[in-house]
Amino acid sequence: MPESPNPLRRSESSRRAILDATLKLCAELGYGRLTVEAIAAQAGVSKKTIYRWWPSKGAVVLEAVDDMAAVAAHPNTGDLAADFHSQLTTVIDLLTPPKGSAAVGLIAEALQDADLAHDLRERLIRPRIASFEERMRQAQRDGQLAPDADLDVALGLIYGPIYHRLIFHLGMPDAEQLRTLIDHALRAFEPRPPTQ
Amino acid sequence: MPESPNPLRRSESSRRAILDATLKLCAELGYGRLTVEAIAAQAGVSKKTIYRWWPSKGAVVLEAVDDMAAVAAHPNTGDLAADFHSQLTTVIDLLTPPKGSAAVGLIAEALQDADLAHDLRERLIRPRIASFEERMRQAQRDGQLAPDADLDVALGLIYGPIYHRLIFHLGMPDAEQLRTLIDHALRAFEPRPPTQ
Amino acid sequence: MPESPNPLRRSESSRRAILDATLKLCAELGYGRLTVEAIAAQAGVSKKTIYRWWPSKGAVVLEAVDDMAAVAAHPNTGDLAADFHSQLTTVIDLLTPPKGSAAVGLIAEALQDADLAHDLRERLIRPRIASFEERMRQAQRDGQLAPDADLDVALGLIYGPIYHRLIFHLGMPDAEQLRTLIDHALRAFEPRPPTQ
Amino acid sequence: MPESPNPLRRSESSRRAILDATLKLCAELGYGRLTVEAIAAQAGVSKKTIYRWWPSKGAVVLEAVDDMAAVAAHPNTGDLAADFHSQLTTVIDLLTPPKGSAAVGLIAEALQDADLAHDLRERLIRPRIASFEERMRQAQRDGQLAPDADLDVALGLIYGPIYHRLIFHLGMPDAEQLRTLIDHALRAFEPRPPTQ
DNA sequence: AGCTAACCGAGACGGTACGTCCGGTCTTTGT
DNA sequence: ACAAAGACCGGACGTACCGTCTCGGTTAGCT
Repeated sequence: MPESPNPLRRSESSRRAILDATLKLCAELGYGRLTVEAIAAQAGVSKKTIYRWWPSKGAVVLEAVDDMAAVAAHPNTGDLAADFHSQLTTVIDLLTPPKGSAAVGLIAEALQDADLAHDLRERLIRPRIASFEERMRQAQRDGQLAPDADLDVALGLIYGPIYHRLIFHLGMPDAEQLRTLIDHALRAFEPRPPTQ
Repeated sequence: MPESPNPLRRSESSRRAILDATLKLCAELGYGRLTVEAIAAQAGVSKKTIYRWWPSKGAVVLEAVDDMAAVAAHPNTGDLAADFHSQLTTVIDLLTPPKGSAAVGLIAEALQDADLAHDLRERLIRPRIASFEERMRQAQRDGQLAPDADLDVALGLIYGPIYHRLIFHLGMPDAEQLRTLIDHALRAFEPRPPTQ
Repeated sequence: MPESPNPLRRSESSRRAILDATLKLCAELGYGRLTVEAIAAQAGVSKKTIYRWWPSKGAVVLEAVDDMAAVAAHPNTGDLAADFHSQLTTVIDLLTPPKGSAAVGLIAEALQDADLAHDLRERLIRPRIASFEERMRQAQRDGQLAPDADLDVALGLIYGPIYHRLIFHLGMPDAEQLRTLIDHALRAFEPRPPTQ
Repeated sequence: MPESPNPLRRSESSRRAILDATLKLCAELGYGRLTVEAIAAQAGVSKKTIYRWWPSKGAVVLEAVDDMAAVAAHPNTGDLAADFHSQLTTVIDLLTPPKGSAAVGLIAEALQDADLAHDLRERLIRPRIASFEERMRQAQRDGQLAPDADLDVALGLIYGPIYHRLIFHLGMPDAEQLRTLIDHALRAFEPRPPTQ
């Protein structure tokens, strides 16, 4: 997010007010009905100040969401399936209304806006993928996972089903279904005895 | 899609012109810059006529996409992995610009519009899921798949990774990566010798 | 005032509401604080509708003033000086607050906007000059004025002092001063006995 | 023009830069498109510095114009009509683009801003009226003018026509027309033999 | 000669209005 | 009688300036 004006002189209080107003209104109205005007009014800030620091509504929401959901590292209790279960439960919560309004709106917007998509990937997703991979490598060291498991593929198998259901409105899995999903996904990466 | 006016008196030529204009403009401008006004102008039709038969831009695009992409049954050559490879290649093409513009836009819009989401699922997705399940049951009969395989889970494992990559702009897999994805997904459903 | 959209389909009620709102707000706020937004809000009209038919705030005010002050022909009682006195009294009233707000604002704006200046001259001023000249020619026929009097010059001598005072805020003349002004101006055009 | 800050510490170089930038930009853009921001940028000065010393754009332009056009006394060659002709030629030049941009803009602004109007009258106009009256009294002493001529009326008759034409965009007089105007105006004040 | 108050540049800020775009509704007109 | 054409209200857009307000840094003039 390149900033032409001098970031040193930026008003932190305005920034906070904007991000807070954004999350509040997004929860109230939904991402689609959220407007830059409403954010400015709610935050007691001029529209110019928003446009000075962010290129679009999506960018503001991205920062607000990022700001809210600081990177929560994947838990590591030693039980890989249980750890994913709790991690995915958190993710599903973030994608479910009312809290999900911001994140889902962001995903929708990024599908249509390449710049926002770039920022979404680099600022929100990459760090979480890194956290995922770290946990997976730990599992490999623990012998719970094949040492040559392809982590890119694993990422898709574990998280993909959630987003597939989100996208086509097939309903989020309940705890039991989630367990089944994880079991199946991990099955593809079980350590195997050397095939003779 | 409830239609208040008498559908019998509907002008088929207007309908065709609208759907054709929609696809043309969507490819040219992208879904986001597509407007109802532009569709009306391009189709030589009054805006009123569009709003008479469709509730929103998304509904028009949905019908246009549905109209274009008739349900193609999953291929059945006897080689399950190869069949999915060709099927998924088609799906990826439909999600990749320029052709992907309409479908991806539709997905984005549906994330924010419950009515459109409903129609998208029921008109576009359900029949394709049915086709998927049919192919899977065939594979079960062929002994390539565990007879008790959970097809809902399988759907997520096979299609999920594609949409996960779409959503977070992680890049569509090439042919080789696609093969690896399918192999891993199917591995979870291999018929197993009865565990003693 | 060229109108691109089809004037036949124009809503007369909107036009009236806009012109009425313009005069009302201009009297209340003064021309300078009058805004297109406020006119639209007061008239219950979309800003687009204003911009569809007028190029600028000034053009709206011009039409409103023109609409209000239909051409009042110069009175003709037979007494030229008295007729001018009553005519100029009317003009001075139109240039004095609160009623004068619109006209003076218009004059100020036209000084900076060539297009508006053109319309102001052609639509408001020219017909009134014509009326002036008609009255003067009558006076010539009546022998109250030199038959070769230059009417352009007379126009400036009679009306100029008023606007000179307006422009430099020297105060409008009272009835007595006005009489003196007119007497002096007309003195330059008295019929003269052939100088021997 | 009340100045709260200490005028002794005022930076003369900033003042000069501001007035120079004002005249330059006013000629380039016209008074209407001139902005305080642009003046500040062009002068390499902070907006604050402008607002510290002047209450408005108009006040800056007034000072710039005043600064430029020092009061030139009415010429006195002995030929009253010729003297006015040369004086009015200068005035007309000051009211004609490009040079006229500042003065005309100032007049326009003052029509809407009472404070500016006050300053315009007192700083620019009054001294010039005084100069006019001085020349007129000289003419009275010379016997070219009725000794009881009303100089207020004379001022209006001589200068009014110019401003009347300016205001309604009737075109500035050429040299010949100007001569005619002056002749007619002065005719009202010719010394007359005592009417019997 | 050093201190300190002020003016200075820079420019971010809350605002207001701009003129445009498009959504969705309603009206007119011609066939 | 219908549907094209398109005017209409509404509301958000992103921009331009306004006039105010910190900031450090410099500078002038009084200790």
